[in-house]
Amino acid sequence: MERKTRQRAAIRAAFEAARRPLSPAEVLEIAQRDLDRLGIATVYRNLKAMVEDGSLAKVELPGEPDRYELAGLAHHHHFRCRSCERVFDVTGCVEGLRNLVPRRFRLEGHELTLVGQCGDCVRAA
Amino acid sequence: MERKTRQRAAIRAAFEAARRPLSPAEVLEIAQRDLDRLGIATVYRNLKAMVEDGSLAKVELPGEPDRYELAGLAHHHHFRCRSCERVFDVTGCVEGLRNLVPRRFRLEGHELTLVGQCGDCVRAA
DNA sequence: ATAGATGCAAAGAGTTTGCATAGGT
DNA sequence: ACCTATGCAAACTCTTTGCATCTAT
Repeated sequence: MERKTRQRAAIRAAFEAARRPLSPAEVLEIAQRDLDRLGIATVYRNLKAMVEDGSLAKVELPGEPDRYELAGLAHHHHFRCRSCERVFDVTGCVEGLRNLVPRRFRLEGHELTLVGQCGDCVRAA
Repeated sequence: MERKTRQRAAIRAAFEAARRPLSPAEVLEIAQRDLDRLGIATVYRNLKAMVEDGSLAKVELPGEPDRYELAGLAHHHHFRCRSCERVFDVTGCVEGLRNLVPRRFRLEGHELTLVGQCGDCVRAA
């Protein structure tokens, strides 16, 4: 992906406007508001290329389709609200990870998802 | 699923032999060693029924297809090998979870997935 | 004998790929 | 003008569903 295309600009703009992790379908929907001829294959190709060139990060949540967010954030995890299904970034990390790893296994990374209710939904309940 | 069929017995036996979370395709492969006429649709139907009756638990990992394991295990997490794609249970948990939660959010649960290489793949490398 | 479970194939949903062509350089 | 990136449609993968048949009770 060497050229600056309007498709790619619309995809990047979608993330800047949303400020939260987006699925490919959400990216298509948002970017099509500006570029109605945009095809889903182009979205997939650009998401893949943007992850490879480091401008996007893939957000994988248990039991959910992959989402993507703008890269450059510090190490963080995610909190998924069971009520509104929104996903939030949480900063910081936990301790004791290495103690969990079986002998001879090599730990290279980890993913943590917190689940519960976000502030808005706690207040509404 | 009220009847005792040989298909269902073979599926249950696959989990008892594997002792780790299995994907539908893995279940099919293992159970077909005993029952070669077993179809993938039957595997899916039985997995779904066994989750509903409480004999299996669904294991959802970030970016991975759903896997299943025998129910009734104590609180635990999972380790996914990047080389062979197998998933293993790890016992124990981490500390500091509550510190990550934003103010006013309510933490109800969490899912942790470790990623790396399993003992077999470390040795093979 | 009855009705639930199975096997196969087709249908869906989500993602990737082939190919002719628009469009960025 | 060149050649990359796009749009469309077909191909793929994973999962579910329809239906005739098998089989546990």
